[in-house]
Amino acid sequence: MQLYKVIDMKRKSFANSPCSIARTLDVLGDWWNPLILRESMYGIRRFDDIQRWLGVGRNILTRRLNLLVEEGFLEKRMYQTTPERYEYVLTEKGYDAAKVLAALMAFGEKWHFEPGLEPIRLFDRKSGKRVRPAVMDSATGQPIRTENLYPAPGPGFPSDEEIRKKRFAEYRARGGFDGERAL
Amino acid sequence: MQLYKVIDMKRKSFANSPCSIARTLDVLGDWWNPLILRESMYGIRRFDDIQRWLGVGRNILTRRLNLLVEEGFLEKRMYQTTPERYEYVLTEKGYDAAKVLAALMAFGEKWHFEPGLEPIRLFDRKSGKRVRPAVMDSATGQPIRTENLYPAPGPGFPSDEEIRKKRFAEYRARGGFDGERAL
DNA sequence: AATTATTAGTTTCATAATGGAACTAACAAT
DNA sequence: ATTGTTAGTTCCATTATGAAACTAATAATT
Repeated sequence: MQLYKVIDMKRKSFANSPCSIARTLDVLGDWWNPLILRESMYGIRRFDDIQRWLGVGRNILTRRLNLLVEEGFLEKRMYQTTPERYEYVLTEKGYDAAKVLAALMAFGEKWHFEPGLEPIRLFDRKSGKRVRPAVMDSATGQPIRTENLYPAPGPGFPSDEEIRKKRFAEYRARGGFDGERAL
Repeated sequence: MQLYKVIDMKRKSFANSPCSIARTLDVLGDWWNPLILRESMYGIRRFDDIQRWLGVGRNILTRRLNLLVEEGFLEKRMYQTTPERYEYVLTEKGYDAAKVLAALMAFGEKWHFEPGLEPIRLFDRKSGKRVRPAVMDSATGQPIRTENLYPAPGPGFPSDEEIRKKRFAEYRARGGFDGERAL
């Protein structure tokens, strides 16, 4: 499968590290793309608006918008003719990616702002109630504690990656937090 | 508050767009840092290991590790003397950031792999049960639907940003998904 | 004693990406 | 006829990246 565009030919392909995180970062692993999606999430749709709010260079913005459209995060939609004008709106995939942004926002509030002094709050359009995004285990409904997790190869893990599998097993045995825990 | 390092002087400061997402992206808004944290989450701790698994250049890795330590995501810990050798382990903040990676992983599985063919699965160290990360509303326990959210200025929103506030209000009135919805 | 291996980097240099500013195109409004 | 709006493109100086070689400190091997 072709994962990386010609434009990004220089970057590593991570073919030997098959990972949902890496594949997503292929698009979102930069400074601007997540911020452009943030603007989209906030209802900003037009080139000049995005450019002004973010302060991104217009040439850079052009490239990024094209990539985000290509990758299915945004849809380029004509909103007027004569002259033709386009705006960029989130697709279903884009709204899904915005959930990750919501998780990022929760992280940022906790670690980069004083408690209770967050700059932006999210509300539900129907109920009007405040929404507090958190990464949780959808199986149990409990908040996730990453220090208690270990990874294991899934069905899509490449069969030739035995070394990596061994690593996972080692890690599982060693314990997550500081390696002093026996198991 | 000084948000941006000298090394990143060239990048925009986003002082006029105060945002938990942007502040976090100041560190994580690149290709390598999230992947380094991913390795840390998988129990990889040493320079050469991280370098080999990721294929990142050693010079780049040095800079990134220093930044991640500076920003409190990783702790540089001596694991032997003569010669002195260090490893990099996640801090509490780093484990918290790993939750965002878990959300990213869930996104990537959904959009970049065939259903049921995810390369990596996460399990709970105690129960041994599979963990399925999702971004949920910790208030209601329901999965988040970003198309139903609108942003509003919080207590930390700068008072001189009236234009942006107006934008939020407009967006709230306009409706989220496609702008055709009245309210 | 001399050579090779391990670990954690640093240095150098060609190539690619970024930011800033100016410029273009197609129309609308005054 | 001039100015304004929107969505870009072009040019160029500065910065970051990737690849490979090199360094340093020590351990292990021949």
